Amino acid sequence: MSELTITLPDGSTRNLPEGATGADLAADIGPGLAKAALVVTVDGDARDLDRVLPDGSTVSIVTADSDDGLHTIRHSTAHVLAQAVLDLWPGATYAIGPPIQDGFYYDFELPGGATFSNEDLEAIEARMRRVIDADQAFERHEADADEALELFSGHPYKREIIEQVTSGAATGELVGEASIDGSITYYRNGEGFIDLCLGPHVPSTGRLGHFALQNVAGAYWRGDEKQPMLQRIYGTAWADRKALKGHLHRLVEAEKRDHRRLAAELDLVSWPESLGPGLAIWHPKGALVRKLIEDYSRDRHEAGGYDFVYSPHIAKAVLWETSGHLDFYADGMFPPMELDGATYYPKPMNCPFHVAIFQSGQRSYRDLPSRLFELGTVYRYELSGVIHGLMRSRGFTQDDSHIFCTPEQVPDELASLLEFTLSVLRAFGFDDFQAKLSTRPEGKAVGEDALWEMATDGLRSALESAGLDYVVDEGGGAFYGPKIDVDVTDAIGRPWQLSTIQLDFNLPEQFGLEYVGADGGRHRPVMIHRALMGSVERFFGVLLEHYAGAFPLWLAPEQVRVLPVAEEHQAYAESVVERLSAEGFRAKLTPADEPLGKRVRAGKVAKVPHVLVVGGDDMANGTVGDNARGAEAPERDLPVDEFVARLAVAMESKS
RNA sequence: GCCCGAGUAGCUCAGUUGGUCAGAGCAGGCGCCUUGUAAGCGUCAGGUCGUCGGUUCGAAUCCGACCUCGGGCUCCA
Repeated sequence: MSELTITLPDGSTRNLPEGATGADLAADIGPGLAKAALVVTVDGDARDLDRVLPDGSTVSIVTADSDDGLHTIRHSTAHVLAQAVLDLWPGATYAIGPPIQDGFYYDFELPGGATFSNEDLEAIEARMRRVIDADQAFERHEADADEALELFSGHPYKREIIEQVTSGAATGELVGEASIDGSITYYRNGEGFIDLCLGPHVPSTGRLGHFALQNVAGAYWRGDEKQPMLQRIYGTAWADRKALKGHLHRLVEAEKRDHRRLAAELDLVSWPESLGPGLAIWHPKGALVRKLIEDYSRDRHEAGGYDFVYSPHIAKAVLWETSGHLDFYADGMFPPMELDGATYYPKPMNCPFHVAIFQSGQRSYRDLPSRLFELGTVYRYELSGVIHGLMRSRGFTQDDSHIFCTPEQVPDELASLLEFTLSVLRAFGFDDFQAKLSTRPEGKAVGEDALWEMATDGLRSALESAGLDYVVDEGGGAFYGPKIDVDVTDAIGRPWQLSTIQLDFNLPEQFGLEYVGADGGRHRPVMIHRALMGSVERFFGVLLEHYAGAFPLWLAPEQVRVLPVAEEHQAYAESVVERLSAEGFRAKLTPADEPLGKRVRAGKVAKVPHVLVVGGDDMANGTVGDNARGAEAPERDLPVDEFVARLAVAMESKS
């Protein structure tokens, strides 16, 4: 009997009888692995465990410990979801159901345009559990296009996928739905459930079970708003009960950090209905934190060679015609208003104003680079369904700058700009960055090829010299120039896109910008749009969630709260507050007309960094008792001088 | 904008099948208590039950429209 030679990921080899499968290989390695195996990768391609291994291949056993394994569990769970829905709703049809971050979804269309309710989710979940308990095997089958169209005759979305795939026209998420090597693959399990699918799947439904259905949503077929709206069910699935519980717990924790909740609890910001959707008002404490953020931003920009400018909130249509906004951005703008026979628009961006400032006089190469900076409030007509607290609103303030420079200055300018960006973000407690470089799009783009190349190289070398991880989005740039976007990762691992650095070869053309070069001739400057926080409001929201409302000392609206133990300690407490205020700290006193425990609790709930308790001992010795936020127990008998010195250190380090 | 869901006091929520269902806790005001570390006691005040319309003898409760919010989709040159 001939043998197969299989190479394992560690480089060792194993011999197995011809016809051996991935499951056989796992069993040959050990019973534990055989039990844990979900799929295998053969020369890097994921396959079902029961498929025969080719001789000479490199095979790796995939278990739930790996991303591939979890991906498979989620994908297979999505199949079971579809099976349950098709069982429960005769006449329902299904579209696609891929694994996603932490889970999966599946899109359906119910007969008569019916929709799912939350109660339905419970019934579906129960049905899914029955399928899982039945431990049905996932069987892989192949068919040619005609057979496949016949098999899925009652399912138009599946047929559309088959037609797309067999014609080679499949794109994006459809590619993963079926084989494109000339045949269609599908999976069968249970009595008659089949689903078009490239696979692989776990061996049987019994390997699943640690899942939860989460919510129902509408989703356009193929993500196109002109296509029918399907009913999407989202779920999460994990390798074991503990991982599922952990995930559900993280969701609860993330909800506790929700900036809208914290904004209300900490009395920072609110959104009264009377203002309109996407429009916030800033209460004193929120405004104080915002001011500290803005002050820091201004200080850094001042030190960084920026010139401060201001511009109005509205301007005549002609400005937006010249800039091109009315051509390509009109849908995102607030509607115009007529005044004295002219048409005015609220500004969706600051750039045309900064261009106008550049144009206000003749510029020489000696004036460049010119870095104009403004905390500019813009108004955008965001669709009602996308508005989300401070994260996506209709009025927000960009920490916006437009840098006008010569083409030759671009590389150096970009390098220092990226350093500057990261340095500012680090000051706010972010140290995990991920960047994206977007290059020239296919088709129409403005600007010379050489300019694109130089600018893109400049962005790339800036990323590399900053030592930043980045991905390249080929062709992802705007028509007017390449860009870098910088994401930060927050305290619970979520990415937020904050900074953007964009080259613009278009606006200088549109406005006919010029500077006089050393040669006495007129030249066109290059423009760089950049924002570090992006939107101050959104940045505040991200910080609020990042810190879970517990702002570091330098940003805390109330830094110290002083509590006299009893009324007789009031005067001493006042003297401590006065001392702290004189040192430049934000300190307040809560008098002894409530029990101490209640006042301590109130201070902790308000997330004040230091709650000081002062009583008779302290009065005699010039000390305080410090309840530092996050500390297990109070620190008694701390001399005021020592406390002040510690605060100063923490302020300096922004910790 | 589209799909689904939700709106009861400043906040968190309870209100059975339409009929003492306008309630609780916290927060707030006042009084008592004078407190050494995460909720002292009492008392008062508050709401057009998102808005408008409809069904009904009677609507927080049922129906419709709208508004706002939430989860998604689309969008974010």
